[in-house]
Amino acid sequence: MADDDYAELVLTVVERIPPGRVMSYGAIAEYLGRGGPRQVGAVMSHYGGGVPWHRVVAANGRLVPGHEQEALRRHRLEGTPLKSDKVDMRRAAWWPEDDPTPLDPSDARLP
DNA sequence: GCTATGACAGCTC
DNA sequence: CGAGCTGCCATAG
Repeated sequence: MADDDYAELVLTVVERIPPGRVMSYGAIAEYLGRGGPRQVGAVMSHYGGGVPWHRVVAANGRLVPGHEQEALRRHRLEGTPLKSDKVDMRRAAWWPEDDPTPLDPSDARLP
């Protein structure tokens, strides 16, 4: 299989991530069912332009290395649940199957 | 074919 | 909450 196809798959998934939500490298790799977090990261580093790369974070909520300020700024604008300089994965984690459900009504975000 | 590397993940201290 | 280690997957030298 062409690695380019893999890259496009990754980028496609990233584009589907709604504002205010994020997906971890591992989640994307798991969703695609192939490769691993490192592979997803490699694709993002090379073909990450043109997609909401800031919505792709590490499993622990760590923002993209080298672009933390930029990503953080965008997340603030989108209203992504943040935890200091990290993303609150507990609330921001998103999955393709999960529909456009923003956030659980009963779990309204707390400051 | 082995070693080094990397936008990672999970665990332990 | 930071620092260190091990595990995983693919690519490059």
